[in-house]
Amino acid sequence: MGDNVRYMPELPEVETVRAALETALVGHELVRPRLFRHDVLCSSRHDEPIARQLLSGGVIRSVIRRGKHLALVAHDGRVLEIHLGMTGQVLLYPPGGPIPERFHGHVHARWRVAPEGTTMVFRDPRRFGGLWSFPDVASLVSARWSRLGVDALTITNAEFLSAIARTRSPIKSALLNQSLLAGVGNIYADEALFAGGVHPRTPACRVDAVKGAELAARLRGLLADAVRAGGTTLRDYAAPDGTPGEFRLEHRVYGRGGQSCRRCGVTLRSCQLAGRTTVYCPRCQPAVTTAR
DNA sequence: CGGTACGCCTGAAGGC
DNA sequence: TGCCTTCAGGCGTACC
Repeated sequence: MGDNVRYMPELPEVETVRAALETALVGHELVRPRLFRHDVLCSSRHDEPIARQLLSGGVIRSVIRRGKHLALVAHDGRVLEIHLGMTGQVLLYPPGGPIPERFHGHVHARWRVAPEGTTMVFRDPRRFGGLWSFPDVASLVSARWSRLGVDALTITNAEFLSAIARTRSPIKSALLNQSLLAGVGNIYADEALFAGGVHPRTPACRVDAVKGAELAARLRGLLADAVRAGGTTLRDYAAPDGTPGEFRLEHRVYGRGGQSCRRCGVTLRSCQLAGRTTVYCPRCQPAVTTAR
């Protein structure tokens, strides 16, 4: 079957993971952490025992997110940041439950959740993700999150407009720039630009207030829709016995270069921008003309 | 300084 | 049918 989950954690997936971890972990204790690949723990706290860095004995107070960054906060202040990169997963298995075979490989860290004995696993085949340990939230923010812009899911029109006004780079590059706004990856960048009718190469600062507000609204809408539908990947470990029940939001442009536009029928164009494959509709997203 | 290019890494997919 | 190449991309760093 072709139901192998093409896992691509963008903001909606990370938010879905955050919500699931919040439900499973808040008020519960992480015990018996094990690290199978040491280079996955990226923090430079060589003075701290690895078990402590992995929140051993910590009762989870909250699970927070900014953009695509996730963090577990323990009652004693310790923080474990998780970044999923592009193939990272945090999986939860009920005690005694079988682990689906396709999740066996590339497990880099594992915890037990007390008292019920749920197993939590961090796996990441391509290892673009990682774990970072901090003594408190302030350290996390100063070391890692202070460089992130406003979260894209809740960014206001005004915040969005001021973010894109700060750069003359192509609007697509601006959307992908995590320090301007946090959480947008290649998929939602292309989808939002299509929805907003904005050509990806438009200089960001030249997107006017009306178009910019429209783009911001479309982006928030797409992300929110995906969060609502986000059970997608979670469903896999909620029902490990099979039933992939994969629900994928239909992409308008992403991965559809050379195919016809779902809105106007014209052939979608594909190009490289900011090192990323970029797909857009030349008719629905007209290039800005410098004329006049 | 602000932009773009590249490398890290592995699995899927396509060509011959 | 099988091997080999290419591609995917978040993000740090290197470079212009």
